[in-house]
Amino acid sequence: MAQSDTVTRILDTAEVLFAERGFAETSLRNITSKARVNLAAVNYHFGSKKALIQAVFSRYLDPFTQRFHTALDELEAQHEGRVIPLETLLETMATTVLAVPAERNSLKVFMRLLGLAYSQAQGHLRRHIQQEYGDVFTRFTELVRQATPDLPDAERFWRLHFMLGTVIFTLSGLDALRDIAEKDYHEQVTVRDLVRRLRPVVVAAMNAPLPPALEEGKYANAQAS
Amino acid sequence: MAQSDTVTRILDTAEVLFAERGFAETSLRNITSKARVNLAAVNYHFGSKKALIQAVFSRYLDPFTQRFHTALDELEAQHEGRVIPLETLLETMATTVLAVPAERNSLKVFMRLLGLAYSQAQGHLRRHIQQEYGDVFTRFTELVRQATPDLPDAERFWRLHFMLGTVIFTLSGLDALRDIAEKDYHEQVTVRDLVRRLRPVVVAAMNAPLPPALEEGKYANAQAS
Amino acid sequence: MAQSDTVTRILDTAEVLFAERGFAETSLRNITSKARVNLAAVNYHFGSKKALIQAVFSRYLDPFTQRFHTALDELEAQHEGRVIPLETLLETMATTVLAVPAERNSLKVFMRLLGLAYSQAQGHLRRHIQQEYGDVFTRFTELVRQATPDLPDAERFWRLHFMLGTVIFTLSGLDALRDIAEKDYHEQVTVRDLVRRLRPVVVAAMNAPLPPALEEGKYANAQAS
Amino acid sequence: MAQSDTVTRILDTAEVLFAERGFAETSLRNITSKARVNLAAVNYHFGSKKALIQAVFSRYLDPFTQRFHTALDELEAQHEGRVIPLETLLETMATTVLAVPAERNSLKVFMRLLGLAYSQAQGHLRRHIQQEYGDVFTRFTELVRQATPDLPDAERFWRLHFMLGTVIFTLSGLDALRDIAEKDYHEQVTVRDLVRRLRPVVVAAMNAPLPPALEEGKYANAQAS
DNA sequence: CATGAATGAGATTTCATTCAT
DNA sequence: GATGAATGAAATCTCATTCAT
Repeated sequence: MAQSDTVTRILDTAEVLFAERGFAETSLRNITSKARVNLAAVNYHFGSKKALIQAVFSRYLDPFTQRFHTALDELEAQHEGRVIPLETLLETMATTVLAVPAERNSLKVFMRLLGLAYSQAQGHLRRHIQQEYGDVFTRFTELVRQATPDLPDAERFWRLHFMLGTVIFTLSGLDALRDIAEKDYHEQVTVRDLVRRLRPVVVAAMNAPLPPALEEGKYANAQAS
Repeated sequence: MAQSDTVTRILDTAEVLFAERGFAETSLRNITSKARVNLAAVNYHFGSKKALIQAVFSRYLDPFTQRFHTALDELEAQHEGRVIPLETLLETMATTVLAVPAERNSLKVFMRLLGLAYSQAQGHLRRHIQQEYGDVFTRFTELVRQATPDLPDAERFWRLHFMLGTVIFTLSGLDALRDIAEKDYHEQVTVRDLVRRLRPVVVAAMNAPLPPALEEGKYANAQAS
Repeated sequence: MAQSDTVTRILDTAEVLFAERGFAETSLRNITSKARVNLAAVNYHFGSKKALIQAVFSRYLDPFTQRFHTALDELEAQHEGRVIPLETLLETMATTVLAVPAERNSLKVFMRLLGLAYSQAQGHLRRHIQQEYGDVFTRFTELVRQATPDLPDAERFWRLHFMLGTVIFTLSGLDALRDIAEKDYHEQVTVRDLVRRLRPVVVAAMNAPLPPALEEGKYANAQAS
Repeated sequence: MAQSDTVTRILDTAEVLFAERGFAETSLRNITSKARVNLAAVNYHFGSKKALIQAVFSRYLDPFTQRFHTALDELEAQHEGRVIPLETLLETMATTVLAVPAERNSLKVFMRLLGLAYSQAQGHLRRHIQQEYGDVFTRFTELVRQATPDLPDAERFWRLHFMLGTVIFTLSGLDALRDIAEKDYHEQVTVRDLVRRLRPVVVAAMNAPLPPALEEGKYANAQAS
């Protein structure tokens, strides 16, 4: 009880502050004082600030990974070896991402954290994530490959990352963008709203015509539709 | 000359370090020692670390803004009041973005900085950019509006940011992605390559079918195609 | 059993770490984690870090004191009131010192600890040793006095400490010196080797001619031979 | 002036506190508060605690090394290629050691520091000293070799270290020993006193008969007199 | 008998900034 | 116009010890 309480309070506070200000701008003092916990507790329970950062991510990514694997298992079972359509795959991923933090009403925090993981200079974090959670991403990528057999491998790689950028950038900067949108268009934007808007865009982007081929390494307008 | 030299050396060093590690993780000591400049020089010449950060951005954004205005002037002159096609607008923006840091071979740095501006907790920076460079973005947005008359305003707003995310995320994380791409697909990826790949994706995304309306009909302007 | 086990493991680990790094540089965490024992166990079993340090010494000094008293008893019995020669006394001490840690193959550790006791700022330790083990040293000193009747008391005092320094310094720094000796002279040096080398040196030092008296005749008992 | 003042105050305070309590037991806070200097000043001027420790040593060892080289130059000039007697060499060393801290009346501190350098776990310090000041010791050793041609090399090595132990142990523990000596023998012991007492002891030790050879004749160079 | 949790104190180090020159 | 010195604040982390169970 006592332990769980302290550890949980630290994690809850840390994820919010990290999401708000980033890792470097959030001191252990900020976290522990807001969590009303002894300053040394972070080091006692987690060992270091780096380990705390990783723990914050694991609390989201562990259940996500598990659910996503399960969801993909089900999909594969349903399709009995047939190719799973791209839209189904994207839908499944979106659903799983949304499901994880649903109970804690903290999708925004999760997305901010993901964005930070990419943009902030935390090599240890990127390594940790790649190492712990790379498998499920590889599995997903392979299914996408089967769903888009006409796309050259390199093109698919880049388009997936284009879309990753779209999603992470949008969702992690959600607050600022939402403010503007509300001011200018009088919209109350929810995350589900955004997902609804994202779906056709992502599908269209993945299915866009191929770019003109390169001409002997340089650029020509020959097109390989 | 001597002063200009010091200032330039500081800016050159700062932009590289900021791009590599972010703002908080880069200390003035890092900058001044790498630039072989006195520690107090930053505060002497720029007043504060915040002002230095803004100066780094201004060095890119001032010429960009100027060129972009000029380019849009020319476009409008050419089309004599007729609507400028979306692809022309995007092409012009891409060209201008690429032109600015061309001489310094530092597009990657520029993009990293833009990414940081969005993702890091530097309120002062976001305010500074909005205030100084909001005009040209507003002008561009208006031209895009004319080029996509069927797109609801809110939808256009979000799709522009989706694409902004794609571009910034991709170009700012260029090095890491490039490494993977080269390893997996034996491609030598150049920035121009990426732009070539981005063009059809962005166009397709902007022209994607509208999302289905929300059930409750809450938002009048979200209309099915 | 369980308790004895824990206590022994702590002592075994502590003496090694203390000898390697000194007292202040060895934390209770170091000790308990290496001994795979609960962090609180040291305070539980010994009360404090200081008490642990003293316990480490007692484990060596208690049996040493006992054996040395016994050995001196035997010597006195053999000599039936006659003076015991200096070399016999030294030999007996050396034998006893070597005997104590023999079973644990840790003479080096013992000597390092003795050296630390003198050189590190552990007032409590020096007081503890003096108080607990001063008697046997006093007894030995008195026998040495009888064996060297021509030596002024002060001179004897200093020379005994000179030799104490020789022995402790050499044996406590044994590892480093042994490395050098092996590298430069291709010798495999054992402790018994060193004792063999020490014997004639110590005897010669104790029997060295007296130093010249101070000019002012300050000290009557310091007389040239 | 200002700089020299702060740096000097730090060094003066640090050497006293280090000598009294050892390195680990002396915190930078102790030093800076006693020196009435800002806490950050140590890191500003020296970079780290380790560097401060080394600086404290250098302040003694640099002039010592210089003077000792000069003194040996003079000795060699006087003897015009002839062997310099052992006692002259020892006398010269003693004189030089005494001369260095004379002006600062801090021989005791110097000796304590030397003792600490050997006994405390400061690998960096031992490396620093060996690297910076090894040369002069090598030169001295070579002269001692010429002065004691009958001594096997290994024997000379060990005897030199025996004597080093004597000197360092005695002089570094001077305070405690002096207290006892004064109490028991009503002597006012000065450092020069001790040197006077040490001289015949060291000479006798160096000239002691060789130890008996090892039974197995393992070491050819350990030869009975 | 033993331990996991917790804590207050204090360690070293780094920071952006200021100031006298 | 520029800089070396200095500094107050705050960073992370480690420490020996205590306490409830």
